[in-house]
Amino acid sequence: MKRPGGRSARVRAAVHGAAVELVGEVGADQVTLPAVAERAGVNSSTLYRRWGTLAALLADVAQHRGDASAPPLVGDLRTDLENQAVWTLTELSRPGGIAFFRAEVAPDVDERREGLRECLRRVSERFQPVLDTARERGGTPPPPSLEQVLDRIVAPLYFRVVFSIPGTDEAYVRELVAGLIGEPSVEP
Amino acid sequence: MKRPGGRSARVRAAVHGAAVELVGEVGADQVTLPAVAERAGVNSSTLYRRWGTLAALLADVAQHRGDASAPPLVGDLRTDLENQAVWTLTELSRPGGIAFFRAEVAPDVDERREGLRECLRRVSERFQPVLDTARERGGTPPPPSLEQVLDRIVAPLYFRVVFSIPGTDEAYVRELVAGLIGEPSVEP
DNA sequence: GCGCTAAAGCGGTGATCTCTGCTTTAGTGC
DNA sequence: GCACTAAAGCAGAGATCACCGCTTTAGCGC
Repeated sequence: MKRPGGRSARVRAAVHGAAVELVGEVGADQVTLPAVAERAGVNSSTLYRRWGTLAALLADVAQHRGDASAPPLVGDLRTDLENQAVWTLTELSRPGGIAFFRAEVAPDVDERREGLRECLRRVSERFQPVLDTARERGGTPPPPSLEQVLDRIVAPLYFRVVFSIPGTDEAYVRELVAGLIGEPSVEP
Repeated sequence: MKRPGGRSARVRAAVHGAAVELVGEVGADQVTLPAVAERAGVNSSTLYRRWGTLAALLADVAQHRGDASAPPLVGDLRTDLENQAVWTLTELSRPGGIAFFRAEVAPDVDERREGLRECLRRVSERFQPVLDTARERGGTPPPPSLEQVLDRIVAPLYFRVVFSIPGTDEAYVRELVAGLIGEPSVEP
């Protein structure tokens, strides 16, 4: 991208916004590049040249969604796990959240691994610092591994959001965390 | 379906086979009804009349995949959980397995709930009998709830297959089961 | 066998998507 | 400011898809 300023940035923002709107309104399956272009007030040839395919566009949007909105770390393992998990759940539950997840995960066969790695990497990067911080503090017992966090917290959240299982809320997130690192100790 | 015999059944089988092949070859996103029709040696108008949309066809295929191939119950909680989980993993890992899962889960907004319910129902029906049998036998401790099985076993499997996380194999399934109902007791 | 009709085949049509050469606009460096 | 050129707009061609009236085939009941 040799000229990222002014107009390109505006077009990019308009297209991203239009894509989010349309996916939320009619579903990712019904969205087409010309439709996004019209909504964004941009010529469709621009979309074909810059992104090429709908999958690439949605993956691009997904990668820049929710940037800089993640909650800060406070230094307590339980609190941080809960916060990050709740944020993950919130992002997934946003209109089109799952659609963008799918778009990023599923695109054309050749790029597929790339989108997968990227998506998993972003998830991991949200939880790894939490575990690192806890390990440095050296509390007992030692914090779980990243793999355990993915299996016990992230995977159930994704599964439950995908299948629209009721009761998947903040309280449930706390249950998942408690199931992994133990109930909060109410010391006498 | 008032006339399920001969020709209709042949067309159905040919179309299902062609759909599986194409999804495995080029991915569910690239498949179109005319393409399936050509591969199956069937006129495309037949597909439009019988299934209407690609999503409906793939969902139909997904529903009849792996029928009657599920492993039988032996009556032991651990063994049955492991067997069903391994079978689930195997089905998901088949070529296009995830694609069909996605097709069933993701179609048009209005029908989406239906596909979701159906998919979740089939998963549940595989594990519920295992838990029921164990509960009747009244072993100690009591078997986990279906919700726990979904969270602790099924969700991680789906998550790991979707993200192509290495090491997701039969041994790992046993670890998941052990993590849920405890390690196998090696009595003295 | 024989008729009945469900279901498949066969065009054809309009709509939409995808892509491309050329023109126009507007950032960027000097 | 001014020239340069990256990037967007425009318009149109070709391909494909989604769909539909009509014809033909072949299960199914008698």
